[in-house]
Amino acid sequence: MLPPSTRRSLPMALLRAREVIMAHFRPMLARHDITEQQWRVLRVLAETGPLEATELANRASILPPSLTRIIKALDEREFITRNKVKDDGRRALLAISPAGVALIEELAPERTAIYDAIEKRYGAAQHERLLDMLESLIESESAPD
Amino acid sequence: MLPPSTRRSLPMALLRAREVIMAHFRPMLARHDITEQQWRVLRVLAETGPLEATELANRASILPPSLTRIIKALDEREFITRNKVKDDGRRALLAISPAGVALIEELAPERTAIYDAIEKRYGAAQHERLLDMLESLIESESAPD
DNA sequence: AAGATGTAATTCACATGTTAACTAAAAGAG
DNA sequence: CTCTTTTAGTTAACATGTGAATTACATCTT
Repeated sequence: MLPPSTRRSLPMALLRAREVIMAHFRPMLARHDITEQQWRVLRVLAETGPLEATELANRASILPPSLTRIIKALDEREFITRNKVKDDGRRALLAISPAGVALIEELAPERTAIYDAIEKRYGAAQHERLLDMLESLIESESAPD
Repeated sequence: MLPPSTRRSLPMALLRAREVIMAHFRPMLARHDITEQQWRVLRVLAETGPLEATELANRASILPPSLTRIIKALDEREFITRNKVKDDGRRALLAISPAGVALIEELAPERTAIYDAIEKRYGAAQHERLLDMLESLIESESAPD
């Protein structure tokens, strides 16, 4: 097997694909002075409810050092709250605040419209298939060995 | 259309997929004290021949400010050379050096083995289909309206 | 209870991502 | 030929990615 050229390698294709998709969302995020990762953290908390940092990091695919900084920023802007867990001084429960929920809800319509436009251009069926294939790839590669 | 949950959104799936793939390559890159992006730049130069910075940035999917820093690092380690373009004082031709070629060639076998293992787990046909679908997505979304 | 081990989170150091501003050089308009 | 505009590349400022070291706390062991 020849090594793939940079024109057809999986990591490059995944990177570029993510770039063209995120390009549609960046103007919206910039208007609200929030980063892509901060937005991801808020959405996970809004969907899932209060979480501890480790679980939040996993669900948002953010590394612990980054999450520490993001949590600090979101806390200072009062988009989230932190409550220490009783019986374990290390952990804290992170929850989205009403202001955070308001932000998510304010962005929701535009977010939906952007996804709809993508589905329209790419095809809803294709979109579903691509998600399935990506999940399958993640599954096949994240299992040990 | 409901907005996708974080568990099934295209940007998250692309991010996670890229993570699980790159996890296989990071130990190799770390052993040779080279970053993922530096490696990408070297591969593009090795495959394509000398390029100017803008073209190189496009092909490697790296933004100009990052490329400036990466080029500086690769130049200091003498993995690449820079030659000013005659008749245009702004541009410079960037080329991989013999040491750079040697590095790429040293990594090639392991790189191939890693890709083979991925194809074996995920399926070669699936792999090809996924690449096709990603290219199609990139095409459909990068065209201006 | 004291020490060893393990775990959650943070901090550190450095590289890259991202946007905006800036510099230098080239190309175009008058 | 001078002024304006465009283009290539860099610099600046701040946020995140990444791996290693560190801190604070829990748990285990004896």
